[in-house]
Amino acid sequence: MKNKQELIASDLAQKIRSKMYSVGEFLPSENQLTELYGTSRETVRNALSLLTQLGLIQKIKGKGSIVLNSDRFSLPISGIVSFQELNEQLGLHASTKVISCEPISSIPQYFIEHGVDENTTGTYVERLRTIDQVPSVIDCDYLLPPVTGITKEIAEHSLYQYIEDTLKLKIAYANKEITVEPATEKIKEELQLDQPLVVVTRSMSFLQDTTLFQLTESYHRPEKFKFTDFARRNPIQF
Amino acid sequence: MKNKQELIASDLAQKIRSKMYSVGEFLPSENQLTELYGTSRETVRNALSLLTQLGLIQKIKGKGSIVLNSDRFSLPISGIVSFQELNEQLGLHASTKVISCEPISSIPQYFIEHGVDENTTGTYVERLRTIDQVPSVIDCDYLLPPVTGITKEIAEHSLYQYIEDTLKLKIAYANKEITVEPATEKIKEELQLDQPLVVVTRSMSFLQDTTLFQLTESYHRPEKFKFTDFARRNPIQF
DNA sequence: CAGTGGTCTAGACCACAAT
DNA sequence: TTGTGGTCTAGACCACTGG
Repeated sequence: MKNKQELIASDLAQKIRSKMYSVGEFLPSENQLTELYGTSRETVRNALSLLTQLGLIQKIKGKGSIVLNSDRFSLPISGIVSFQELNEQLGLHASTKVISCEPISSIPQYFIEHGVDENTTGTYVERLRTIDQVPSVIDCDYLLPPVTGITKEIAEHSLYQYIEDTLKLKIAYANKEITVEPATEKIKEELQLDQPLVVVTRSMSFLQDTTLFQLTESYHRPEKFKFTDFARRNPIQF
Repeated sequence: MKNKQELIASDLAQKIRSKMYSVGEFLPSENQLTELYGTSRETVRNALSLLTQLGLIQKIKGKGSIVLNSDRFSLPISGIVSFQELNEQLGLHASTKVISCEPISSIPQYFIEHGVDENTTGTYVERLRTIDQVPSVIDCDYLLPPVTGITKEIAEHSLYQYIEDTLKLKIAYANKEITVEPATEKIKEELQLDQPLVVVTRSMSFLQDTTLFQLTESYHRPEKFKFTDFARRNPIQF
């Protein structure tokens, strides 16, 4: 967090969160913000663009930038956000139990079908997330080099913090998929399911240089699963 | 589709789709694109920014803009895209049967809990989507003014095309939620389900002036449900 | 009409990658 | 060192909103 546009965006986001700017109100105009922050209009516009992508504001031509009703502060799970980050943001009564933390022996068929080399090496981390005393999610992560040096302690805390703060790697983007599938016996047991279906999310995450660094397979107890998303209509079609 | 940045973005997107620029290759540099399109660098950068948000490219400092592996062309369902648009893009063997097209009598509790007036008026449209002869999705839409004049014919074809092309309204953004719930008897029957769970997606869609114009509740046959998403890590935290 | 955001330009300097 | 994208500036004109 160092350049001007991110500083401005963070400052505005904080002021929105703290209700200094409330839902339905307009932010100061771009010209006013330009003076407030002592910068150029384009820089202010870049900052507002970040807030727009996050779904915090909507810009209306001829009027201004209006603060949107973000239930998103209370129940977000879209974007690339780690379980630990969500946990902190939402104040969940959640705990993490590390079940495995060992070298990868093999990777799931799904990822092979999506172009990942079946002999990929790295670290396998399996964790059980318990929310309000209910076993709710099993996260199976395959961390690939350059993500190395993972210990059980790191896996208990936050992989993303380790990757970004300690390894100084820049997480950029991910492809995700959500399906509903019959649970295996192992999953049924670990989640103590009383019916046959489980929600499965699979994702492939990449660094800014497009290096694949993480494969994730998560199994969610259906009645505990909720995915929320903010999406914008894209102006370009193909 | 009229301003320069969208023209450039569309042109590049088309060239990526047609493999003129292949996955893993770099686009021409920003300076080259500036000359190619006879415009300024900032305009080119705005165009590339659109492609970046779509997940078509990744920009790497010091190197260039690389074309990403977009399975997204083959199985996209994120963003705000209508069933009809998906159908056309993917060439699905899908059909739509309009079950209802009438004034709204009441709206689901979920939307009331999310701040929608329970006495809202408008048009209720219920449609059954059949894919490969299997009844797969029930879409229940509540269209609010200024979206009026909906007929069964429009509902059979494309609501979004009607809203954007005929009514000239600008669709901006939506909040979506995905959960898994016990199916009601009515849903079980209409989707011919042989087990008790159904995937439910609920969304509230807005115009550029932040007017709420559409509520949607969709029920998906679990084994036919697949949600795919491209997400970027956001630089700002709160 | 004045004020807003949307688009576009022409430049500048920086950090980074490759040679 | 050269070329790349990242950041930032100062200005211009447009389209839209409101009084």
